[in-house]
Amino acid sequence: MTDRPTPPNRRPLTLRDVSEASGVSEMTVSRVLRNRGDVSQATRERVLEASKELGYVPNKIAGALASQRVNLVAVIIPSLSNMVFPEVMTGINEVLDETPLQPVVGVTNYKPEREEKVLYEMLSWRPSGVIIAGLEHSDASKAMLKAAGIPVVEIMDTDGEAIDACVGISHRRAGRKMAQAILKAGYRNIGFLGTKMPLDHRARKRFEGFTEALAKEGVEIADREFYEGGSALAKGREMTEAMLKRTPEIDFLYYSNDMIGAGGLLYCLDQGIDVPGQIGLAGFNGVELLDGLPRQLATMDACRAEIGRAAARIIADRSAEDGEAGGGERIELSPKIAAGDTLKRR
Amino acid sequence: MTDRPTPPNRRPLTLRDVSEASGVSEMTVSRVLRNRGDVSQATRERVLEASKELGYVPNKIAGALASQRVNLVAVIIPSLSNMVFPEVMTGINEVLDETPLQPVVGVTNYKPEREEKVLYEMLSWRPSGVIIAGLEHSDASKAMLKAAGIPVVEIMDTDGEAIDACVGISHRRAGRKMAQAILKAGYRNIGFLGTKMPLDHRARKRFEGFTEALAKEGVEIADREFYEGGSALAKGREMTEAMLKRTPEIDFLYYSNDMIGAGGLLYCLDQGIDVPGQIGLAGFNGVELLDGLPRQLATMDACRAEIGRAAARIIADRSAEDGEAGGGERIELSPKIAAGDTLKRR
DNA sequence: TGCACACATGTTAGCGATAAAGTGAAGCTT
DNA sequence: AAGCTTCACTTTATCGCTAACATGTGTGCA
Repeated sequence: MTDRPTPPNRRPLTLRDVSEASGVSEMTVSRVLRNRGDVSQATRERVLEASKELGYVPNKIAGALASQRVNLVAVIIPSLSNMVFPEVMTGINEVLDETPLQPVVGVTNYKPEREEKVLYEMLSWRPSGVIIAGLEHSDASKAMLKAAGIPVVEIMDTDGEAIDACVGISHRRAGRKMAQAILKAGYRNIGFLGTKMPLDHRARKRFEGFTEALAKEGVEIADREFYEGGSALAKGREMTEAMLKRTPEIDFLYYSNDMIGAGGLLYCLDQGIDVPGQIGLAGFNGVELLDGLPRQLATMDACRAEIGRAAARIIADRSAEDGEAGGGERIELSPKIAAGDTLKRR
Repeated sequence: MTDRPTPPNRRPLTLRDVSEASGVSEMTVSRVLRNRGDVSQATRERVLEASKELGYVPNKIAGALASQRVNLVAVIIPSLSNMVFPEVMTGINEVLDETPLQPVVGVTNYKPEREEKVLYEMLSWRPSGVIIAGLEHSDASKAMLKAAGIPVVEIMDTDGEAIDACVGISHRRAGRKMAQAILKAGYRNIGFLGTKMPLDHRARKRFEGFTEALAKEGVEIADREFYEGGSALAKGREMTEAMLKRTPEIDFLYYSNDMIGAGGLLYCLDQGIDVPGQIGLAGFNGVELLDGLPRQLATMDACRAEIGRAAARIIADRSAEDGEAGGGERIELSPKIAAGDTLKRR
């Protein structure tokens, strides 16, 4: 009786402890704990009880090594703070909750070198799949993803070459669509406001699609402004003020995200500007926040939760399928414009 | 030459592959890759090159099992979508980035049974430490945490018994402080608006502290309203409208978070209510969003990033310290009121 | 009675890394 | 020149678990 089995026990518990406590082999304990193979009801109960009594928590590290199976899905996203990725995560969770898989999140802050590091770190845990935002990655990252030999789903964006599967929307098309809607409403002097971040490829693509569609109608961006850091809402205000002062003939403001769009809207309302009569406004994303604004900002839903769900489903299906399969799935969702109250020329 | 070493290789790479490719033992490769022990410059380079060439990614599962060391820190939080936890994460990352430790996030959605499951799952990976939100946990969760034999830091809240270390603010005191400030400003007909969630213990404690401090001055809450789900901004509007209609004599509204507070503020401004003359407003948290509002909402900073930093530092210190040590640290930060523009009786 | 056959359990051999101990050659010391 | 170190590796024995196979044991059927 060197040490009692219950609390003062310091050495971490192993299967052996449970097996000794319940008088069966380690293998049987393992079987019980994983609900696998034939075990009689009697021993099952005995083992379960012993296990609970001791407070045993299986060591997945050993389990994963032995079984060559890791029920983790690496999810690599640029940021948690802008509302869009938490919603993707919700979608992912929704689907994975019904599988043995578990998401593990890594955040890159839009920096390729961090992405590389995070990816390396995650792959070293040999996950069952990777869900990663964007189609743009460093060569090293791409090489790792290809070499990993596991399902890879690139999300959010479909404008480009995917490594394996891909789920998202075409941001270029989204930009075009918005441009068309704005032109159709009769606006002609259009300003663009967005993030400075050269590494936010999706914002860039939206901008490209936007200007392209305008150009097709012979319209050119009247002014543009980019910001970096700080409160997006406040920046939206400031930028809007600056732009309207600099280019008073502006009659429409297209924001690269809803948050700065909301700031702009608040500014316009403060100034007594007639929205959407004098100036129209539109953002991008369809964030929940907009519901509480004094006026509904025009925006475009990016299908975030659905992207998460679809991506998770691909991983789940592929890692369940016994007879291998899948690969190269490509799902392009179509975002819809919500015109709200700020995109209606009288 | 059954299979070429480069891309068409399907079997996952191991140390052995690298060791064969570079002509040294697996052990030496391991040393090189971990920068440990004596290795000559020449072999080091040879190994590194072979490793890169093959695209080898070490298997941490095997490494962790062999070394009994896992450089993961489990971070368990209720939600990602309310702005507060992402900021805590930022603080945690800031500190852990300079250590070999890596955070792994689990989300509980404020449900104790999910907390239990997530915790079990994470502990089964034998992390080096746990950072977990709140002091209220199921008995089973507490038992697991105690039995794990690793540093545990409970964050956000200091009103209660901690299992091990604890970093946060006293929400009860925060509620009291706000009540005192409101009374001092001369308001007497105070309404409270918050979440329905009975499991948000911190909101509850704030409420308790708040009413307690009011009671001490003989003041009672004039009205209260709770919500659930939906856009917080929109809910703030609706609830404010409802309350002001129901209890017109209200002269102050205390919101349990800034988001609904912002909704209330927008509503009041829409209605042409004199803020803070006729009605004063205050929220809680100090979210960045507030900077862009037409008027600065009074609030109280919850020290979120600092909490994250302090918690991470405790874990980092303890898992670095060679001669063991630490345990039971307790850090109570003091939130400060930011009066903004909505808590000034003329 | 004997044999196949499902059930309930036990045994053996790794999984891919690392800790710890071992080895041989060169360099110093006195 | 024997003895002690140091250096630069290699060898061996796990880590805690699971896959795969081996072993009993009672049943049903011919």
